[in-house]
Amino acid sequence: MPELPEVEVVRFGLEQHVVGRVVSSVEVHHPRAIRRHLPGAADFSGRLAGRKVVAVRRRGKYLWAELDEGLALLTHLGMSGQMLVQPVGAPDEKHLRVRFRFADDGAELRFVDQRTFGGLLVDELVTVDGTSVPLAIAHIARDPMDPAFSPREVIAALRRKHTEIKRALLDQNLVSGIGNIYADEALWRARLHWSRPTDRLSAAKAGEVLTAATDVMREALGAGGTSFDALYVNVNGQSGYFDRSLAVYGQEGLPCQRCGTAIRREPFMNRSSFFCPRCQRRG
DNA sequence: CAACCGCCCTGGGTGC
DNA sequence: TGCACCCAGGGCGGTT
Repeated sequence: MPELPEVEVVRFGLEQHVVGRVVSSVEVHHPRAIRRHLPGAADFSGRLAGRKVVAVRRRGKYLWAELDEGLALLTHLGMSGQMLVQPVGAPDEKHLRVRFRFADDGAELRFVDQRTFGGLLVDELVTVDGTSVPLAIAHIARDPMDPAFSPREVIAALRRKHTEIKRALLDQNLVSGIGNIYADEALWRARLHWSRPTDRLSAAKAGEVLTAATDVMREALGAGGTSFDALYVNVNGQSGYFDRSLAVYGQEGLPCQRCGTAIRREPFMNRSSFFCPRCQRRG
């Protein structure tokens, strides 16, 4: 499951491999992969043919190739999406969804996605708060790695909400890039139970949990970046970081690293929240 | 309008 | 060995 650090690794890889190249043709192998591109597959392919990749950018878990003529190829990897740079003629992957060929006849780009939660669309670029972003994600907030991210503003907005802290951390309109795993890890570091009301958090405590989320992502980025292969732009969450460094996520029944109490799991929004019942008391 | 719920989808894992 | 079932996840549309 690609989180922000893995998406950043993919962004970096794509930057190395596709910037400056011109798309020649695009094959859509599964319509669901472009379901957010409403005009359909023919339009999707037609708009991309002949376009030059100018840059590769990221916000939260969204990734996009900035193209000439004010367009962008926007991607969300979902749970299992991968962007692979493959030699022409390499056997098709079982879950190949979209293939991009380039005018230079060099390595092709493939979107591979087992569970089809991910998807692609061609979109126009708009300027929001001084930054160029695809229209479809104009509402997505800056992530904590963004140089223009403002902790002060996010803390204030978070404390104005009337909801549980974990819901707020997962709200991509407030701060982007934090998923279920990092939310649990950040809450453990800040010693907050997931159901703590946001309107009863001090500014200091809200800042603490935001900083914790940022730290976890930075650490994962440092660990995950090293497994990057020069040829394959790969993302499968196998950075090794998750095996060694998760304090609570998926650790039900194991001792808390701080106090030894068994980590507990509770249902949350049709998924799970992991926490230490001693370090993270309910409000 | 803010908050919240259910659904989308697939395959790996588990228990009978 | 096979089958039914559960679970993972972010975003979005609909409802309260």
